[in-house]
Amino acid sequence: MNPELKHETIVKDLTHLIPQDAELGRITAIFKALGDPTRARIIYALGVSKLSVGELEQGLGLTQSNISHQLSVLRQLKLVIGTRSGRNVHYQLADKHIISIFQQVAAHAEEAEK
Amino acid sequence: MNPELKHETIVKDLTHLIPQDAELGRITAIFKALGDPTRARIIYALGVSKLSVGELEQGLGLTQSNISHQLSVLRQLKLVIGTRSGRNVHYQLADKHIISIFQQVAAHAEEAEK
DNA sequence: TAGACATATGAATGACTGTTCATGTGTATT
DNA sequence: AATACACATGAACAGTCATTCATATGTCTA
Repeated sequence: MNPELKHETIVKDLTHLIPQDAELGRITAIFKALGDPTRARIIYALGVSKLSVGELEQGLGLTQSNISHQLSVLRQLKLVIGTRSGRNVHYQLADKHIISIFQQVAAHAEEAEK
Repeated sequence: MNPELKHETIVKDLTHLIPQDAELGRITAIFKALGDPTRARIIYALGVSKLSVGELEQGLGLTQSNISHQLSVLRQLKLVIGTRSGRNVHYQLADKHIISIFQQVAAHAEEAEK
């Protein structure tokens, strides 16, 4: 089989070889959510411990409204889960996976920094 | 040791338990870059094969200018590497790691979709 | 039930970003 | 050397988004 021809075929069929709009949209939405420093800090914080909104507010030095808004984004993407306990809502990461994603990206960032 | 007290300590020291601005900025910049559908498609395409700008243009159905701009972003973050060969510049992923990051995020997206 | 506390939501706005159009730079061909 | 080809870059515009301010919802206590 001719490798030149094969490569040409790849180029022509590229759109069929990569995720379609729907799936791509879900994936990029997650990346976009993690691409904001405020939301990333919330994720890191929840990676350390389950925390209430008030604790995040105090611990990260952000306004309550801001934190609630960002938590809303993270909730919709099912990156975090909030469970109410009395007046408080305790948030936790939806999945341990999330931390390892950050670790991989952090590793790449370190590598790229050299 | 009192767990209540320990948790309180965590909240107080939260900023020391998570990445500082500089590192956080590098990490979120990568997430942000991958959070755009156009750039994500380019990454996926380069995950299939090393490709020139013209091939990306043809294969993905985007304008040359747009692709060059997005490649510029990905280059600065060292996510892709371009090597000139005559008039063409062939791009490839800087690191196989990148694909596995996408796989993990895709896995989470699938999981969250149920 | 009234008031306080904890969190969520809506609207508004200033800043940022993706895309396009125009042009510039580098390389091969004739 | 002149032209054509491949890619990069700059400016500008439209759309998006993070944050703030104001207000609403839910829950406990007195």
